Amino acid sequence: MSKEESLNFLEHIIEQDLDSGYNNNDLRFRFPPEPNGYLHIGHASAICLNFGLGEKYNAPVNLRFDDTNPTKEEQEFVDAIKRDIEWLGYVWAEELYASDYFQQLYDWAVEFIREGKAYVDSQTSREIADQKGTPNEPGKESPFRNRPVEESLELFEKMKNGEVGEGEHVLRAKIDMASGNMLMRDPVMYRVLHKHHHRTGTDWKIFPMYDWTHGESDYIEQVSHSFCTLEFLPHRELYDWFLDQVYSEGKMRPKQREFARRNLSHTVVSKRKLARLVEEGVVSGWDDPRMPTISGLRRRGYTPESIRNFADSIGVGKRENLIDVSHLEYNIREDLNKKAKRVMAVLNPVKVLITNYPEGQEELLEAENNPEDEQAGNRTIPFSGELYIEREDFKEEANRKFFRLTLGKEVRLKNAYIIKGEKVVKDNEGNILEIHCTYDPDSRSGSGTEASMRKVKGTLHWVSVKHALPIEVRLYDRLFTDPAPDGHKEKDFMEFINPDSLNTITAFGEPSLDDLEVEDKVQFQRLGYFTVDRDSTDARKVFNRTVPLRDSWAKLADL
RNA sequence: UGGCCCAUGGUGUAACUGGCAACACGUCUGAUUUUGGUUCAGAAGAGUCUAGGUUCGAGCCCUAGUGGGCCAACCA
Repeated sequence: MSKEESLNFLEHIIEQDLDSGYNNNDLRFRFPPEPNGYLHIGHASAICLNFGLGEKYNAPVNLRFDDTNPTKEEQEFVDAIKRDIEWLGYVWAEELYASDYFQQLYDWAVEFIREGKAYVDSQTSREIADQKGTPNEPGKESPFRNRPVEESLELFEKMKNGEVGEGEHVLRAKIDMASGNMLMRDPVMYRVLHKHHHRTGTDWKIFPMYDWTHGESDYIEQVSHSFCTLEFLPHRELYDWFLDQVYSEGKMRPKQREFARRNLSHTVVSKRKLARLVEEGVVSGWDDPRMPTISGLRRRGYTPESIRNFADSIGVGKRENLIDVSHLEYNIREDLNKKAKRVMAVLNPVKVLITNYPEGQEELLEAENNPEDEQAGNRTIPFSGELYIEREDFKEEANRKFFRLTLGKEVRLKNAYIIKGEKVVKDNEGNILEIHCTYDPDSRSGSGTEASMRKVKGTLHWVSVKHALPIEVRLYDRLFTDPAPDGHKEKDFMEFINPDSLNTITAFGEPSLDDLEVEDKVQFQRLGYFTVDRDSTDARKVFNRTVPLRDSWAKLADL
C-alpha cells in the first residue's frame, strides 16, 4: 500500500503492530453480530470497516455470531445477516458461533473456580446490584464470595445440569469490588437460562455473558484486532483480565480497540425504535424502503457499491458524529449515474397536443440508454401527436429563468422534436386540460438537419399517450424531519416522523419499462433514480424512488 | 459528585516521530450539455473549544477549565 494515503487511527494501530513485530499473516479480524435483529446502516459501516481492513491487509475476516443469549436470538436473523453481508459483497473466512465455544468456556470457568478466580453467588440479581456500589463508592463483597471451592464447583455443576432454576445462582469472577471500573466488580460470567437456543437447543442451561465470551472467542480464533464501538471501552479492562487468565505464551493476544459508531442523520437505528416503526405501522416492515436496515436500503434501490463507498469515504474516528444523509445520497447518485439506464416517465402528467403532427401518425425514435456509458447502446421510443409532459414543465408565462414550455416559446422534447406552445385549453375552474403546440418537423433529434441542431433552452421528457405504460411510483423521502430524531431528551422520536415520507402515485412510463425486472435500476430522466419493487405484478409495475436527481432549479423555483 | 473517552470549516474525516490546516460532501460562480443531471474550471467557508505553559516554532506535548459522551443489565 502506498504511504501517501492517509490512514485512519485503526490502521495506524495495525501499522504500528506490524512495525513492532506482528507478521502480516498474524492479522485476523472479525465481525461479531448478535443474531437478534436485522442489520442496519450502522452495522454496514462496521462490516465495511472490518472487511475493508481484511481486504487492505489481505487478512481473513471471520463472521462470528455472538449468540450467548437464547432469549433474543433466532435462526431467522442468522440467515438474514448472512444474506446482507453477502449482498454487500464480502466473503468471510469462517462462519463461527460463540456457542461453538460453550464447552471450552465452561472448562475454563471450572478452572477459574478451582483457582479461586470465580465463585457461585446465590443472591438475587437485585442483591447483587445493590452491592455493586456506585462509580463513587466501592461495592460490598458478596457473602458467597469466599464460599468453598468444592461448594462452588458443585453448584456450578448443578447449574449446568439444569438442576437449579433461572436466577437462583450465577457464576461470578472474583476480581475487585472496589475497582473504579464497575465492570471489574466481580462481573457475572454465567447465568442460568432454561431457554431453547437456536443452535445448541436444550443442551445448555447456563449461558456465558458477553464479557466472558467475547475476548475468549477472539482468543480461540486468534483474532489479532477486535474492533468495536466506543461504548465498550470500559469493557477493555475486563476483556484483558479474562484474557490474562487463559493466555499462553506464543499465541496471538487479541487487542480490543474502540471506534465511534457512525450515526446517520434523519433516521434512528436502535432495534427497539425500528421495531416501534414497524409495530405502529409507520412503515410496512423491516425492509420498508424508508428503513435504515440493509434490506430496506436494498429495496430502496441502493447498491452495495454505494454503501461501501459511503462507509469508506466517511472514515472512522473516536468522536461523536452525525453524518448527513446527503453523503449517502451522493454515493448512490455517483454509482447509479454510471450504471442506470436512462428512461422517460411522467409523474404528474398534463396532455400536449401537437396540432400540426399528422393525424394518427406514429414513429419510433432512437434514444441513448446512458450518455455516461457507451456500451449501454440505444433503444427506441414511440412518438405521436399526443403526449404527456410534467405539469411543472409548463407555465403560460414565465420569466427568462424558466427553461421550459411556455406559450410562444420553443423547447426540445428529449430525443424528439422542438415544439412551440401555442395555446392552452382549460376547464371551467381554470385547470389546464391540454396544451396545444406545433412542432418543427425538421428538428428530429439525430436527423442531422440544420433544424435538428438548433439550440433551444430547455429539454423536456415526455411519454406518448397512446403508448404510455401506467406504473405505480412510490416517492420516498426521509423518514424524519429532524436530523437527530432520538437526540431530544424531552421529546419522543416519533414526534419527528415526516408525514410525507411516502407519496404513492400513478405515473406513465415509456413502454420499455415493461421489460424491467425486480431490483433493476433506472434513471427517470430529469427526475431521479428508481428501482423496480418486488410488489410489481404483470399488470402493473411498481417503482421506488431511490433518490431524486440533484436539482439546482428547485431552489430558484421556490423564490 | 468519581473514573474514563472526545473536542479541527455547515457535515464527516486528514495533517507520519511538533514546521505556518488538506480531502470529500454541502454551498456559491462560470463553462459545457438534447437530463436545470453529468463533466470541467473556480470561489467562499475553520486558524484547530477556552486560558495558561513548554518550544525558535503547537491542531499535535503539559496543566487547568468549558462542553459533549460513556460507566452502577443474570443484554450485547
